[in-house]
Amino acid sequence: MNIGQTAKQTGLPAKTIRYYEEIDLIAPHRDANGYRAFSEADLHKLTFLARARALGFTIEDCRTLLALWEDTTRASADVKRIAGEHLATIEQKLTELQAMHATLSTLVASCAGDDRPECPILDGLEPLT
Amino acid sequence: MNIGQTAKQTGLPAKTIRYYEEIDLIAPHRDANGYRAFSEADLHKLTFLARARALGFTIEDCRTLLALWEDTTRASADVKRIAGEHLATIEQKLTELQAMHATLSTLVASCAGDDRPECPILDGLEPLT
DNA sequence: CCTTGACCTTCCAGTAACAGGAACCCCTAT
DNA sequence: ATAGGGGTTCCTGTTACTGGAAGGTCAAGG
Repeated sequence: MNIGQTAKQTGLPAKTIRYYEEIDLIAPHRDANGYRAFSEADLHKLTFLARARALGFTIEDCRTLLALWEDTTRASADVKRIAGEHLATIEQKLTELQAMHATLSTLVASCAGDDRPECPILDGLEPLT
Repeated sequence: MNIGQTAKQTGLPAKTIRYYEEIDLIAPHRDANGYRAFSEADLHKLTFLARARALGFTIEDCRTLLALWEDTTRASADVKRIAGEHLATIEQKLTELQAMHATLSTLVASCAGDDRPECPILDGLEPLT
């Protein structure tokens, strides 16, 4: 299967698939004309990668997860550790974003948003002398 | 004031301050020896920038906000629009992160995390045939 | 006077994960 | 023969810095 069709099936842009090959996440065969030829296994991997990336795992996490996925003798603890660390990262980002949201939404709500210059948003960014 | 002291006062790394000068967010004077000399106004701006960045505004947003901040004839609507758009971005990221968190925490909770290979996390990333 | 150490300077490279675009090849249909 | 819609590689740019090398400056101590 060519890259265009593979992109459709996996939902990944062709550019991304080429990039994944470049960084050795996948290694599709080549046809005589130089076109990439994706196997079922390649599709499988790409779909796996697409899901892991959608869950926010880094590429390096994905590399490790992919290796564990293919190693049927893995210990689930290894997978759980990676996922757990990522979960902690997500939780931290959530906390930060929620704090930003609280502050910013208060500021935005308090701003008239008209043609006058008075602006509580800028005031909120102003150094408290 | 030299850059080291300025860094302490603003909480920004010296590297970051140099970078802000490079992209023309600030323009401190130079002493005869070539050292940057930060004025009170520079400190003010840097603190403003630090707060805006902490709220997640992009550098380009900061550039605009800084210009509005210094323009006493601004319309608060201009500020509110930028902040509102950023708020929407934050809300979208929050939604995405919450979805990731829900999925991933379920998967992590269901994984034994021992030395056996069975792993619901990997299963969850597996393409549904 | 010399050295040591803490500053400061510029410049170059690298980060994460691609996206955009140029220049060019391949295949099929008209 | 040509037009189009694939495909290929290679190079650059993105965001907001961070790390490090090579070297200038300054105050204090021996």
